[in-house]
Amino acid sequence: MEDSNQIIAQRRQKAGELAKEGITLYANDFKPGHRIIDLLPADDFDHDTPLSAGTMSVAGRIMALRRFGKAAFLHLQDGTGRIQVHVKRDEVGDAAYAIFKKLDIGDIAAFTGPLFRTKTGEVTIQALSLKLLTKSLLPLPEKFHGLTDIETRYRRRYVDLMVNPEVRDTFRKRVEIIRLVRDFLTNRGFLEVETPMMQPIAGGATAKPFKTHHNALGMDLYLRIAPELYLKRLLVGGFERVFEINRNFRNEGLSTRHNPEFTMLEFYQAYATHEDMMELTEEMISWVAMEVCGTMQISYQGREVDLAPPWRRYTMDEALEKVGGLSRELLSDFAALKKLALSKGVELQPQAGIGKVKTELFELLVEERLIDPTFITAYPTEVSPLARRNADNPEITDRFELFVTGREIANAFSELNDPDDQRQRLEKQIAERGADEEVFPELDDDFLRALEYGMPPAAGEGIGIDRLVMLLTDAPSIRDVILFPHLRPEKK
RNA sequence: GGGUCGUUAACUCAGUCGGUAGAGUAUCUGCCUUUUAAGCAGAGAGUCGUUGGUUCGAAUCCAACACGACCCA
Repeated sequence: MEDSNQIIAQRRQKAGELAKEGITLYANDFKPGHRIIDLLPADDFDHDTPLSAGTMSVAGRIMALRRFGKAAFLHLQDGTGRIQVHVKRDEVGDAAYAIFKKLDIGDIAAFTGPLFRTKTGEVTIQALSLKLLTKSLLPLPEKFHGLTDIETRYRRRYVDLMVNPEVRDTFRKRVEIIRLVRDFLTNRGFLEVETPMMQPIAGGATAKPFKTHHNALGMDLYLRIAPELYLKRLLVGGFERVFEINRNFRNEGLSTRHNPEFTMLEFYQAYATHEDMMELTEEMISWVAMEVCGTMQISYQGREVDLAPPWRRYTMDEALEKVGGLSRELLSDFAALKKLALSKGVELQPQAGIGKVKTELFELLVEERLIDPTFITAYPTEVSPLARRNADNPEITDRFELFVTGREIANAFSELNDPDDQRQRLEKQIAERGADEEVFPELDDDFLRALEYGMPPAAGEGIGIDRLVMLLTDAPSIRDVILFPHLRPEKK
């Protein structure tokens, strides 16, 4: 379809003419001597700093072009920035100018020459020579509105990155955030490890897995829904502080907050409790925000969010009471709670207990109203199959979830390390699921065996990296922080 | 899975009551050696998402489908 387009035909024709004249369309024998950012003054409005003397050489993509017959201005963009180049026939010579006339917006080219300031003060390279490095055959989006069509931006992320600087910024920040998290944990003695992405049993969370098959072994495997059970095996093995930043895969619906593959940080610390994890989380996220955003008071989608610790802490009951507006009496009245949940349209399995009902009501009434960071603690044991029971009240666990801007960012708990309790709770969970599940949940016997060897008391936490990046880059959709979000195939 | 909205030139968008398609940018030609959404003059560029239906006639009305966005589960 695109081959028949006039603009593309013209570009191919120009490329053909250049090739016929002996110009290499895809040369790879030029090494730029300078990065564009290093040629520009630190402050755009500083018109007094002397410019570096001598001949500069840069390479990049032509993003804008204004021709005047025997001269032209263009903007060249490399990985560091954008600089104006002035090309004059009298300076580059007739032969080079003839080649230059066949260059287009989108071409990658090299220019060498000294710096000067135009009469409006813009630092500009006066080209003395130029070289085509890569001919571009497809036109770039319009200069003023750019590329805004969301579908095209995701499908052709390379064009999005080329023309939308704020998109480049977001993904640079993403890399920075991950690096900072890694540094933070490494500096506290955590060991970064890699555990299986393909697992014989998809454990460690409640989610539908992707299924795949190993031909040589003749066995089905699942893409992991969580690394949790493997990281805990490492605690058993004696690594007392471990973390992993890697992909999880969940075979469920897509939304502005869900991509089938997403990046998860999980970390585990021996001899720590969920209380320690709360402190660590406050420290880590507020520090990362400070490093990346320069402040702990950030704005997300028009709402002010204060990330400065300490953060609010509510038990689930407190949150239901203070934020959800439920009375204390109601919270201990299972029948009434259940009736309320059903009246709100919550679907409950027959075996759902009070803990499950409270959790459903929490998601419905409280979650989206937690804008500033809030730890919700004392999760019911019923919905926390891997968490340690509270010493004073076995119906709740030593667990918290962290909510910011109405979204779950982290989930952590003191780990259950009693192998018999763990076995019972997993068996119960499996018994309650099952029938309607596409993938029948299985008991991970090896994990339980590991616990029988003895896992040190520990706390662990998972943080959704994509959601953290969304928060710190003010991105409304998870697709804005994943370079190549999942889309259906493009129709021919 | 359900609902709502969208899909028109390479890009960003108009298109009235149903009468065979418009603008800006980009491209091409000419002029133009400090412009920056350069300017002036001219030109070319379209399977109106797809397939059916209604109609003398469909970008426009109807249906199904595809892809996307948002909301809900």
